[in-house]
Amino acid sequence: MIKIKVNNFDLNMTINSGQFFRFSKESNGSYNIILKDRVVNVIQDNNYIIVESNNYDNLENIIINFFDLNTDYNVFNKYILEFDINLKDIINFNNNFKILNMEPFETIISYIISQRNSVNNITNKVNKLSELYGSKVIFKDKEYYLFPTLKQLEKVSIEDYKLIGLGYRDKYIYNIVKDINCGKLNLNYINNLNGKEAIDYLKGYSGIGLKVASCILLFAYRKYDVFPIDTWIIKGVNEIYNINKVECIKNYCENNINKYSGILLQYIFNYYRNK
DNA sequence: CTGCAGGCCGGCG
DNA sequence: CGCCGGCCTGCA
Repeated sequence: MIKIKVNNFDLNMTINSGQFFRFSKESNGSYNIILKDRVVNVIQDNNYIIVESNNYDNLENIIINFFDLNTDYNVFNKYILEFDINLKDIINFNNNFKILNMEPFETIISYIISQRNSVNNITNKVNKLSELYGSKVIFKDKEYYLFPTLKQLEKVSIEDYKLIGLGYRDKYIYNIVKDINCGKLNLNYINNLNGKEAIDYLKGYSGIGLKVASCILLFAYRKYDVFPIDTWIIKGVNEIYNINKVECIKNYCENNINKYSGILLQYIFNYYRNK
């Protein structure tokens, strides 16, 4: 096992914030988390997290990157408070929260599945997809399945997806896998785009709308100026600013909170979802 | 049995 | 452009 010192980090809150679907909680309070190429078990002990894995190669860096532990969130918090001091309670509530750094391909497929779906159902479908097409990993005598790679999904047909019960989303996933494979959709290219450009780029693909594109960019590309707007956000922003239309929230964020609007909206999401 | 869940597409005005 | 009906599936 390895031990990593952490500051302003709450494992429990961060992993349960609804960004990520591939984890389970153990009876001792630790989490089994399925990352791109390995399974890890993480438990927090005050200012430390203790990590075990089936693969210790570069593990510390992978964990630091996944939990975004090297990013100074005080910069964001200060910026947001300068914008509006009334957000103090929400900032304090989220003081130990991080935005995860997820795998782009997994995030794209998972969030396409997420549309008009419940969290439980999303988790089940993503797990089933992984069991059918992902690589098996043994960790502490238990079997886990990694999220499938692009190559592993290459030959999967729409009919195959139907067996998982993905509903009308099956054709979206089929086409996106095909587009990435043939180079029409370039996942690395997104790094060169700013938030707005990246949203337009992703929205060009069937099955990715504003909400899904925003989640992909915030959770897998660190584009902090994009902001997923869902029912919790609408409720929260309505209570704070008395704005209740998606388009108005979008304009407000773009014109006011600007470069860290994604962070603030995620804070608002947590605050109202946990209240 | 209905209603709905962390939206998106496509057709229409 | 904005608006709105329809949509797969699982579960309460």
